[in-house]
Amino acid sequence: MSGTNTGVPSVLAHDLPRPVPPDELAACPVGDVFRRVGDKWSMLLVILLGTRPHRYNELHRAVEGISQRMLTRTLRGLEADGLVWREVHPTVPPGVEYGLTPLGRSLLEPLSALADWAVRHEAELNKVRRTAPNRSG
Amino acid sequence: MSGTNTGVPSVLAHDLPRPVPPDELAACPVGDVFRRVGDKWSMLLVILLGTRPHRYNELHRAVEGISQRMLTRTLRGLEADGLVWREVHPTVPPGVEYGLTPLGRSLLEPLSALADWAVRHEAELNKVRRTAPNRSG
DNA sequence: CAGGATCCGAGCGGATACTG
DNA sequence: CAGTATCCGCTCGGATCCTG
Repeated sequence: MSGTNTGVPSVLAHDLPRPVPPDELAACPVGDVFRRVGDKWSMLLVILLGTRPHRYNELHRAVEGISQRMLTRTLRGLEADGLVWREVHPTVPPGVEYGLTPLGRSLLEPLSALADWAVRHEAELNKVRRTAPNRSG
Repeated sequence: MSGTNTGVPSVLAHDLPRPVPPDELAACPVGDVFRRVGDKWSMLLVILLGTRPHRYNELHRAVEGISQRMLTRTLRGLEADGLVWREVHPTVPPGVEYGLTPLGRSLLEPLSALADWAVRHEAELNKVRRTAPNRSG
């Protein structure tokens, strides 16, 4: 997709003749978006909600490792970004459903590319991790 | 790319007949990879290094906003993951170059998809942000 | 030039207890 | 069931000073 020009100034000209404008890169919204969906749980929830709408506790069980606090916070954040919708059914006991908005579903595609990369190179990453001396400063 | 099966169990079966195994999702390495390259600067550096190798201060100026500490730490992390190589030229004053490994360059592709999405939907995200009442708990 | 060392505030994120 | 409220440790990440 690096070859398809959409009219928007592409941030990734690595295989294009253009020698890249660094200012354009530094000011690009890539960082912002990553700060929003790049946290510990957001993309996991987006991926999970991408399969079908889920109830609150359904998500809680599915991710299993996330705390109630973080699940709520993350869902609220995704909702505020317009990536996730929230529907309350006024029943007893109450039922709340979460799902992806069209915007969220559009995010699912590039996210899937990254997820696929992660799965494919998982072993490779872990191997290098152990090999390299971890002298973190 | 959601339709292409690579032999690896796909985490994203949202448009596939398979109703998704949630255990597989929770245990998938997507979260791990995001924890590694999903921080504030990693993907920005990967994108920047994807254009051509850079010197240390060159990166420092290009990103401009990153501190020395974080630049070094992030580069070390990417190096430990095998995404970035580091080459020291024993000159005076010393010159250190950073660049993408083949693994890092392979990451550039899915990253570009996400970056493109970010650029395309930047306005949309910001609009929703202001519209929605921010009741974060 | 390319970092290392140290200090520090801010926020993430988990645990627990409580509620409509 | 679907949250809210509070406490708390931990890490992220910036600022500053120092070095080979």
